[in-house]
Amino acid sequence: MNNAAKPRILLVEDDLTVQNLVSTALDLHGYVVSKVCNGQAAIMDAVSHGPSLIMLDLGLPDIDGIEVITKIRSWSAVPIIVISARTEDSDKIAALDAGADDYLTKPFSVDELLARVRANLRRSSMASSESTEASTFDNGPLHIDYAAGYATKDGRELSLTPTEYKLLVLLAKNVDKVLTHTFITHEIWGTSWDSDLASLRVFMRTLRKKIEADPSHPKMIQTHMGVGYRMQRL
Amino acid sequence: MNNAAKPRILLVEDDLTVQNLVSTALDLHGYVVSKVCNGQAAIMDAVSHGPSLIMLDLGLPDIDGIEVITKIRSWSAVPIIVISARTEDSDKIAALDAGADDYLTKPFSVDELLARVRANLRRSSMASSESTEASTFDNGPLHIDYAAGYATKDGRELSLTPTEYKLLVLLAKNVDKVLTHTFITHEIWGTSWDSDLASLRVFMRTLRKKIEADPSHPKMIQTHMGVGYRMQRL
DNA sequence: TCACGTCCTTAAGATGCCGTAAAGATGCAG
DNA sequence: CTGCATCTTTACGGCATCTTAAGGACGTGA
Repeated sequence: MNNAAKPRILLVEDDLTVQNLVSTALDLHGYVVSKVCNGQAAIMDAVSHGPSLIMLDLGLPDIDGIEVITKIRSWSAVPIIVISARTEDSDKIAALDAGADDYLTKPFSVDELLARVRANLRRSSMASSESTEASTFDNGPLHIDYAAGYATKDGRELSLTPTEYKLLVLLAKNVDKVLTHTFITHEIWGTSWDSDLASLRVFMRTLRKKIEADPSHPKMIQTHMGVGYRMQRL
Repeated sequence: MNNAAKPRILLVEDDLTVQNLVSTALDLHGYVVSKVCNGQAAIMDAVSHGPSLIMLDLGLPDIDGIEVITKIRSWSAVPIIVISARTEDSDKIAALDAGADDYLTKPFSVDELLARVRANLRRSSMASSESTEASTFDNGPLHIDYAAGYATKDGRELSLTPTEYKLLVLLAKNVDKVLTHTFITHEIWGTSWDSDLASLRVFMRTLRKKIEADPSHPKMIQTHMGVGYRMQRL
């Protein structure tokens, strides 16, 4: 929508200290910030202003944060970064599965926050401009030709098994986004049960061996402990 | 067709909320929009108005969406973008195999929709302006003369059976693209069922014997396990 | 330090797909 | 009707892929 000059960011946070801290930081870096304190106001603002990105605290006084995500996702693909004071993995995972793009756990550094905002804005602008015709994908030495149905690294064709290719495409189509284990297994196997996680790890291993420069220290596919994986733009 | 000033878009959608949302967005961006709610009306409109692009919801009250695609494709090459609430691969594949050009899953962002519309209109205008396809094809020692209807290897004519020739042409017209088993069998036999895959393998064998330097280690036609085949540019 | 959970890595067994040959079916020309 | 070319079907060995299991590395909290 309004990708013009300054991106508008909707900040949903009931803790006023954090709200001021974050909004100041965003403001200083040239973003326009709307601040709201609860879920209802968040949804209202998202509808009326169509922000370029949403930062959402899960612990809201009125509605459960997950529900806010679900509502917004039903009509919009705007990037949502979740902030959570809770350290339990289950919250993050639920949020990501509901459609969140990224998450931050309190306390977090302002630098990290800004980096994630940049990454998510970049990804969403990519997605809306290339979108379809992006029948190809590039990231560092990696190149995927979706239409042709294969991938290359440094120009040489990779011999990927069907599952490896599916997995790679899934990660590529969600660059810079954390994908949960269950999301990935659902996408690849349809119905997933626990033991697919073991398989997923093995496929991760073989895929990394084929696309990473140093498979023991992966840069392209990063693992998020207890949560899932994420392809990083190089 | 009428590629003049404003492209005409036919919107087939029974959910009035979505219909209004989409048609408003398209209208704002300078497209002329026809709205219909069912498959019968869609086909009628496509016949009488000859739209530049069709947006088709798969879940229609009267006819199955796939059937609408097949009907329209029988006489027109107009770009068709499918909209569906279903996320399963099988639906996408069925729609695309039937002749759809692109696929959107609900919920989708308006920006993405517009991007896809632009991309497909551009592509179709490209296709209609180029129009003149090359009447010959060369790849390494292989040479095909489409107009004359025969192929040569190292200058000597190959004696190919009708089916072998069809198969070769199909692969040649999609060089560097992976063609799925079902796509190939559809193209060659029209309607395909399971056992055609066995035949396909046999034809692959005989074709390779005739065009490959070393049929046991094929270079020109590569197999993608569990997916299909692909002709590689040498 | 120890126990615990998560992830990585490897290897072996099970499964399913592919290539291949050969026999049967079909269609057509003489 | 017979012979030939083409296509289809079947069967099986070999191999790519997937799954499963087990051991080790690493970090975290008691």
